[in-house]
Order: sequence, then C-alpha cells, then structure tokens
Amino acid sequence: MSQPGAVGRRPTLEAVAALAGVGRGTVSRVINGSPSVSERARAAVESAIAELGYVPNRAARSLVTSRTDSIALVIPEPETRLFAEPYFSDIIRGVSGVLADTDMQLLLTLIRTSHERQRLAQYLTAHRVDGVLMVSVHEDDPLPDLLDRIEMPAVLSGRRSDLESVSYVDADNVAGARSAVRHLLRRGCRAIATVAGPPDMYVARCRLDGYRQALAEEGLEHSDDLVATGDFTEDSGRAAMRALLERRPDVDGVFAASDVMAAGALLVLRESGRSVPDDVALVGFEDSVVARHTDPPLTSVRQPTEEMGRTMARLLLDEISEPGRLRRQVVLPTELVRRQSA
Amino acid sequence: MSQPGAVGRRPTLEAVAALAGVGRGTVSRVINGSPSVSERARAAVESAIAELGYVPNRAARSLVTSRTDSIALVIPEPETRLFAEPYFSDIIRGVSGVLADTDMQLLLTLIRTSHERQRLAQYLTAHRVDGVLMVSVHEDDPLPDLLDRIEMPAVLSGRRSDLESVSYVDADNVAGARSAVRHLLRRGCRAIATVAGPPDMYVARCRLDGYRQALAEEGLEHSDDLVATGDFTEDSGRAAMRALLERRPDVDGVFAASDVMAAGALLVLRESGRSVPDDVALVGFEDSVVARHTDPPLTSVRQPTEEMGRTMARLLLDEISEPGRLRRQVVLPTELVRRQSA
DNA sequence: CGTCTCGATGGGAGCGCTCCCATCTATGTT
DNA sequence: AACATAGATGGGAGCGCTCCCATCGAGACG
Repeated sequence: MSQPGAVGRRPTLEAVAALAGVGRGTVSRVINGSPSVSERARAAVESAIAELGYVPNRAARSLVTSRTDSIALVIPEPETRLFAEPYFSDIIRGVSGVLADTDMQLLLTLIRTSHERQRLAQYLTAHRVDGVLMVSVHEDDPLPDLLDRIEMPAVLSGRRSDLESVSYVDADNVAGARSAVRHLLRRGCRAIATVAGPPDMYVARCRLDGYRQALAEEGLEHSDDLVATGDFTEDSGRAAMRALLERRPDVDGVFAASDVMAAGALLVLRESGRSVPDDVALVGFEDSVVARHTDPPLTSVRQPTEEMGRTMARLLLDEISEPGRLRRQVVLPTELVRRQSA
Repeated sequence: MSQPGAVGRRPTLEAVAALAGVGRGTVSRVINGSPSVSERARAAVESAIAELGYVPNRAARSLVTSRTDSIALVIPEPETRLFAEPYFSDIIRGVSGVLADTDMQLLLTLIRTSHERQRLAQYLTAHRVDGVLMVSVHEDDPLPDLLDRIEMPAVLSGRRSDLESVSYVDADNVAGARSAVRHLLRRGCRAIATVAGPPDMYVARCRLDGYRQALAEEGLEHSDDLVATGDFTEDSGRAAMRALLERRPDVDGVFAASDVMAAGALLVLRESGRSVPDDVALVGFEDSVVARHTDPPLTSVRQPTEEMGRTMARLLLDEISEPGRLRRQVVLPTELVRRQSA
C-alpha cells in the first residue's frame, strides 16, 4: 500500500529474507560469504535468490561500505590514438579477465582536455572509485602524484622514470632491445643503427640503453652516427632513416624502437634501393598489427601485454584490499618474434 | 562523537548546506540545476561547494533516484580482437566525448564466456545501468532482444538485419561498396571481382549488394564467377583471391569487403605476378591501419566511425531521458579514401 | 542440573542523497 | 487593509544495504 510504483520493482534483500524465512542480516551474510551461517539458512537464502533473480543493489551497498567496487582505467589524451594498437586491447583484455571474477566494474576514462583532467582529479579526490589503472603515462604527468597524495590505490603500465613512486607493471624494455640487437649481431650485421624514441620518454631511453648494452657486450663501439631520434610516428621513422643513410651508407642493421617507426624506415630503405633483410636487416618493437602487414613482415620484440593487464589488475586489487601496503613493481620479460625483416 | 573514522571524511551535502547557511534542499536544488533558487542562495552554495571541494556521492543519489548514471559498452567475445582496430577506438572516442559533458560513466564490459554473458544478462535485468551500447552484434545474438524485453535503452553499432528491433547507428555499407566499385569502373576496370564477407552477416550482405548495384547501374552483368566469399580474416582473403584468379584470370579490379581481406588478396595478386594497381586495381573497406601499411597502401572506404560513436551516445542519452520513445535508426555516409592500390 | 560459552540469528541505526510537503515571505489584487 | 498567490526554503522520510549489538539456543563443563 505504502509503496507507490511497486509494480516491476526489483527484488530487494528484504524480499529475499522474507521468502527464505530469515532475517536481513542472514541474507547479507550469505551474499558476502560470511562463514557464520548455518547450512540450512544458506540453502534457503540461495534458493530464494535464484527464485527472485535477486541482484544486490550496488548503490545501497556502496553507500554504507563507502567502497564503490569500481576502478577507473585512465587513458591520457596523446594516447587515444595508440588506443588502436593491440597493446591497448590486450591490456584491457587482461584487466577485464581478472575483474570478471570479482564484481569490480571497469570504468573507461579518456582524458582529452585539461578540463576533463580537472574533473577527473576532483572525481578521484572525492574517492569515487576504489582504484586507478593508468596507461602510457608521460614523464611529466602529475596525476600519479595526486593519486599518491590522496592515497588512492593505483597501478601504471610503464613507469615514468627509474624512481617511479607508484606501483607499476612494465615490460623489460632494456632486455627486449638487447635481444633485438643481439639478433642482428648473430645475423652478422656489423654497422647496426637505431631509430630511437623521444629522449624524454623513459621507455625510449630504456630501449636505447638495451641497444647500447648489446653492442658493448660484443665489444663494438656505438657511435652517435648510428643513433637517430624519432617520436614514435611513421614520419619520424622515415626522417630518421634518411638521416642515418646519409651519415652511414654502410649500415647493415637497424633496430627501431617501435614498429611504426620501423615501417617508416622500411619504406626509406626500399626507396634507397636496399633490400630488407638482405642488404639491411630491420627489427621493430611492440609486435603490433603493423608488424604483420609490412612487406616484408617485421621481426619485432613482443611484450606480454595481456599478462601485463592481468598483473596490473591483480596488483591493484591487492592494493585495494590491503591499503597502505608497499608500492610494487613488476617487470615482465619480452620475446623476439622472428618474421622476414631480420 | 558518534562518527567513527570521521577523520578524512569527504564533505557531504549537509556540510555544504551548513557552510552556505541554507538547508539541504536548497543545496540539492543548486546541484541539480533547479530554477527555483534565489540568486543569493545559489551563489552562497556554489562558493561553499568550491571551498569544500564537494563532489556529490553517486551511490547516495543512485539509491534514491534509482538511476545509475552509467551506461555499459558491451563487446562480445569474437570482437575482442577487433578491438585493436581503429574502428573501436574511434567509436569509444566518440562515445566518451559526448559523455564527458554529461556525468554519465562508461562501463566497459567484455564478454568472453557464456558464464560472463549470463552474468551480464542478470546484471542488465536488474537494471544496474541506465543504458547499453553494443558493438558488432552478431545476427543470432539474443542480447538485444533481452534488452528490448526488459525495456533497457540500447543502441547498437550496426544492425543485425533489415528488421532490427533495437535502435542502431550504422554506416551506409551499400553506398560505400557502390562507390568503391564505381571507382574501379571509372578507372576502366571491366572484370571486377569481389571478396565478400560471410553471408550470415548483414554487413557483408550489404557490401555485396552495393557491389552488385554498381555493376548493374553500368549495365554490366555480374557473374557468380566474380564473387568469392571470405570470413573477414586475412587467410580467407588469400584463399578467395586464389579461387578468383583460377576462375577468372582476366580479372582487373577487386573490391574486398574488408581491409584485412584486401591485404590477403594483395599478397596473392603479387605472388601471381600481377602488379597492383596496374594489372589489377584493389579497393578495401574500413580504412583501418592495415590500409595504410600495405604495399601499395590500400584505397579503402572510410566509415565516419567517431561520428558513429557520438551519434550512438546521443541516441542512447535521448532514449534514457525519454523512456518509451520510438526506436531510432541512423545511417551515416561513407567516403572513399584514395591511396595507391586503385 | 545449573551455568557458561559460542555460533547463529534478527533487526535497529544510519550511510548521503532526492523528493515532497509544509511553511514562510514578498508581492499582487480587490 | 485584508487576503490570495506564487516562489523560495527547510527538513522529514526513505531508498537498500551493511554493521553491529542484543538475543537465542544448544552443547560443554563442573
């Protein structure tokens, strides 16, 4: 009588309790897996839940627990494009796979304008999510520090620098680059150049380090002649390769810090009349779709992306359930995928 | 005293009211943009909100309004891969751009197993989101019908068939295919083949129709010889192209119903010693990353993907705010992007 | 056989908000 | 000047859940 609009109302916990012939408390205990429920009561409640098709109301639960049971996946502007890379979809697949077993929700948050950024900061400060996953964070991004300050559990994919203060999961970029260059050495290349990424990105520096280490291990001196810098775009890969060929026409191997730059380099090499891999062997990084569709297909360094997503989700869930725990870092191994370019 | 853990508590509406020297009702009215608030009160409330950094508690609001202020973006299993296509990221970018002005949240939901599907169905039935966006729905997917039955606002990208019962936004596949084939005709091609998609997918049938229409307009008879069927994978594109060449060695133009199949066809054409576009001109569909990285780059039909995302979001918001409104269909125009393959 | 203990249980309080109604004040009307 | 009217306002009720405390009952123990 006193419930207007009772028609079509979703069943509440109270309704379940009534049907099962128990109190609200007991139903709540069953739902939340408390051990102190008799077998009899549990069975009654479970069958009542099934019969009514009951699904707990998140909002009501949230209100009292002040958890939200949701985490945000934050993707900063410059990366919205990169979004199209398998990198992203694999991360998301990994994350979502882990969350599927929980009843955490995944909130997708793209940040384009500084206004949106502002809103997100406020939103996070108000603790409207339980944790944050950030993808492709730039070195100068202040968001992770904000997260740290407001004690919001967070995990980054990739780190901003050596001294990253927030938990992160990263691929072993140094080792990956090293293995790529070693592969070129094993093929017999002697004048190995690299198309490096922008030096203000940690990931780019790591890959450059790996390149240098591999050469050093072999006792080969690395000259600055052999290093050209791009910004991860195809155009920049082209330009870098042109510069390289001008300075060192004798180059016989190239390690590009990304597949897209490698694709650019490939075109320039072909234009210059060099055959790949016969005259110049070429290795990329990331094993993106691009790698499979260039001609010849690119040999590239694969990151365990889906596993990175899974690990990120797990770390975050841990941090959420044990607040105050130490930040954690995980670095996962890479793998060289051989195709025809080297 | 009676509030344990009051330290670090987020400000509530009550706190704002106290600071502004007004009642809770007035604060609520200001926040929700009610016109019946005096200028004086509004100003006081707004400055109090700013001072406290107040952000409304979604859960509390949800509980009483029984709206959730969130919508789900549902991505069925077979498509998780496709996720890596710009198609997806553009849709998401469009959707998220529109939602940014609202305070709707975007929930990302990948469905892999039938168990996850089950859970989603339950979740939706319990009306735990205000609306649903579905991407790449298969013809036999029962989810849209469920949505219809439970009166959950929903918008699909693409339709399942001519008689789609749920609102959708789609690209004009027929016209797109027609323009591709017209382009081949204009180039002088006379024996134009098509690598079609699986006939149980509506989108594939539309593209095939467009192909036929263009030929018919030109008075050219289309023979079954010139139609080979793939399943949108690269391998199937290769196989289809091989079959085509065997049946019709005289083929001088090919329209492939997707870029990935076109990439496969391209390899086979090259293997057979034919040059593209000189011996055989080739057009793809989708204008995906692949199109830019094949050799030669593919001429392809572009869909206005980001616009599709925006439109989907707008339709959905409309449906949410005016429940019971008629289902709506929007078909957006495509555009031929000329590159070197045709 | 009385008392103690401990697990299982029911239900009140309260999370932060919106909705709505009663109240109040300022203005218009006769 | 008395009254009607409308806009602005305050605050009670209640959304569905969890938390916690009081209570109950059954077995353990002296």
